[in-house]
Amino acid sequence: MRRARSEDAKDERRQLLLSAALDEFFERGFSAARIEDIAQRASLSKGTVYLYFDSKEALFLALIEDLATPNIEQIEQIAAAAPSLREALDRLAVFAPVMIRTSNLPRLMKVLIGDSHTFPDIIRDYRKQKIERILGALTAFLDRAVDRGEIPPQNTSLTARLILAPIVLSGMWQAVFGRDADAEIDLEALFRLHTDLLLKALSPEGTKS
Amino acid sequence: MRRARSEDAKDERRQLLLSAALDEFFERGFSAARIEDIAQRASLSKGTVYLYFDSKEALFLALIEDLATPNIEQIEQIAAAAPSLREALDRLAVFAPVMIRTSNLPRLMKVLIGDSHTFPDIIRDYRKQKIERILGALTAFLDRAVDRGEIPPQNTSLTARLILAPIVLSGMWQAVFGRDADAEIDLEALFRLHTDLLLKALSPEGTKS
Amino acid sequence: MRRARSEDAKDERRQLLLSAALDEFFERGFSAARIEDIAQRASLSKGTVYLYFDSKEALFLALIEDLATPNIEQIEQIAAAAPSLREALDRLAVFAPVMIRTSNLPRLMKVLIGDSHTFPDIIRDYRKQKIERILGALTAFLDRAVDRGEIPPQNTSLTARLILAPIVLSGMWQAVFGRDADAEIDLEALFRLHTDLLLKALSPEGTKS
Amino acid sequence: MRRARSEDAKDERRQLLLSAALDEFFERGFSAARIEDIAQRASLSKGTVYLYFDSKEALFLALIEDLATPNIEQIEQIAAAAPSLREALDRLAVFAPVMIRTSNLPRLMKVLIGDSHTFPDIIRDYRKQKIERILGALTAFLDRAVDRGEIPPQNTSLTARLILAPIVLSGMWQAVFGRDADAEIDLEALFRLHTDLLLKALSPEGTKS
DNA sequence: TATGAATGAGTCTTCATTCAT
DNA sequence: GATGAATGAAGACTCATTCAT
Repeated sequence: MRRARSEDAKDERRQLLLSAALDEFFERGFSAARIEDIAQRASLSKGTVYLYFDSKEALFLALIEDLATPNIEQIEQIAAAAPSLREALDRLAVFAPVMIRTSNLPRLMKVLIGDSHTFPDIIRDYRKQKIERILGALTAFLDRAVDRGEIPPQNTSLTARLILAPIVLSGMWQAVFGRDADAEIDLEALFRLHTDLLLKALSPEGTKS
Repeated sequence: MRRARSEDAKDERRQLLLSAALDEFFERGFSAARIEDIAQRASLSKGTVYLYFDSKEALFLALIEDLATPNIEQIEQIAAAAPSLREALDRLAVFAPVMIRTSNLPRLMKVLIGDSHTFPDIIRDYRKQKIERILGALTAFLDRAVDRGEIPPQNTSLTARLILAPIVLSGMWQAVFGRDADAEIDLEALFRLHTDLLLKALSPEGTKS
Repeated sequence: MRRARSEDAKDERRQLLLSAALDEFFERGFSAARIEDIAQRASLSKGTVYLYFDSKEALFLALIEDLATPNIEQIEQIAAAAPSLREALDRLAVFAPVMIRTSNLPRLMKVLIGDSHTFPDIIRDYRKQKIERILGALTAFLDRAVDRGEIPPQNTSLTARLILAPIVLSGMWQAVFGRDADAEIDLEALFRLHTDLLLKALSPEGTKS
Repeated sequence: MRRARSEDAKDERRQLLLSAALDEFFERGFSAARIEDIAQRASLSKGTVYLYFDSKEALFLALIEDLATPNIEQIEQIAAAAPSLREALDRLAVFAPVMIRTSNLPRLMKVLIGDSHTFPDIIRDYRKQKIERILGALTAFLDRAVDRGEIPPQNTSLTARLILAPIVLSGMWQAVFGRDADAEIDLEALFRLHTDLLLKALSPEGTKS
């Protein structure tokens, strides 16, 4: 492999390794993944991995750090920017299938769950700084919707969980069963239905019945 | 440890090992779990494990087999036996928190997800024979509710997924974050809300709006 | 290799490993010695070493501990028990060649010197608890000889060093050049001469000239 | 580091590397010393080392070669040039502390001992060409003293060893324990005493008693 | 010439599995 | 049947050496 002398080339190689690492950690879990396989997947040799990361664990942690942020911010945006609940849910229904099918988030989730007990601190941090933040953003949005009279008063924090559950679980489903063709779900239809049901359930009239 | 001569004593020891195995596989994953630790947890010696199971993998497979069936049948019962949707959802809302907090199912799920790529066949079988069966039972129940005019026609298969998503995800949450006191969820309230929202969303009147 | 089930058999095997370890550490130094070679020398397998010692370093430290004490006490005895300087030196002249040729002390010394900077604490402890003790015993003996009027007053601490120097250095010589036949020294003659010269140098008459 | 084009600049860099190599080999031994650390100590990069030396082993051998000669010749001079035994021993008593404290010889000795079995040929050569030469020079000097009637007839070859033993051993002591402040020896006093005792022991009158 | 990225052979250590006791 | 000592395959990590820049 040609040598990476410039900082840019090194950054690129670092990303290459992180990508290879996600593949291996996703497929085998932290413990069973082999550094040599990660290296090979990046067309590098074992030793080279250690030029970029101090240890297998450091590589894992860098991977979590690297992947955690971007997707999560997108989700937060939707909650922050949407003018109405209907609008927010519509955007979510459009965005979720894309994220599930094309982003690394489902695979990252699978890795985090599988190795949650090996890295308890990481997992706790991840929950607090990423998951709770998203839940919080959605809860705040629902609170505003209540204030606006768009939806009746309720435990918005739990409602937020119910809104996100099918999205997260579909991500997990994709990560775990994605390889089985017969396990495919029509995600667009699923989230359209989810949105429909939620709008009915949350609309003020719906409450009366 | 005294010898287990009778069949009963042997079965008991087998169960002891399976229980210890779940603990270790749950906490470390298949690859990182050590046979010696499993043995120790069962107050047995390393060698004894091999009197009951051919290999670490055989122990893992036996564990999945052993744990998979009971809980799932309970869920199936609810779907089969409930006279009305309201009744079914109410029962689910009562049953789910108990299952999440006291059964082994959440821990089994965590193990299955974490090692899903190490045992792809097991995972596929599990999905087909357990998960799809539950989804199928709930879908059939919903189909009957449509026929009865209790709910409007819809893609019941997707509705079934939406109904189960918060339950399954709460199980995962418990398995992954259960050790963190500050991650606790009021499951009773969550599922009561879930049931409420679903009834509103699925009621025929709700559909008109 | 047959299994060591009893405590005695395990102790024996431990000693076997320590002996093999001395051979390897002596011939290669701590860093270059290979655990597998030590195991092989003891007719055991690599993994077995780790049943008896936690790590290569633990094996090294156990070796030092194990070998340090016995020889040193013998030397101390001579200094403590001899009735006169002549007697003490005579005994030393007889004992030294035996110790140099048959004990492990020269090889231990070579190992300690070679790895002194890898284990600075061990080496400092060894000096304080073993070497300084011997020097102290000999110094005390010389002090008593001064009191008795057997030798003139002098810096007995330095005299002790001068008495021991040829013995220690001959041990080193044996450890380093022992394999070369043409490097052999007539140790008996050397120490007889050493004794003679010392007696002349230290006798009260000798002082007058 | 700027390029060394001239022969002088290259020699200087070579010396810089040899000096850095002694530091590292002294502190870690051949096997544990790292080329990169040697390079860093010389403010050069790893690759540059290989412009000056073919391999780690070649660097080690060059170091031995480079350091061995100078000190040894000085010692030889003393033996060759002194007019009387008293004079020779006096000069030795003055020279030895300086050599021990300021020259590289003690550190070289430590390195040679520590890695003696890794480079048996080097060590044998060193003994034959350096050590035996010094011993030979001192023996020859003593033989001349016998001829002159300055000292009585004796096994001068062994006497030479006894004369040098405290010097060599003090060198070793310095190399091994030099870092411990509480291990310091008053070398001047030690060698003055050594000289005194030797003169008494070797004087013709002393022999009569 | 000088650099340091890349390589892969080598070594410690772990642990599933076997089997003598 | 139960034990735990023994084994050796496997994997993380290091570092001498090479070589593209």
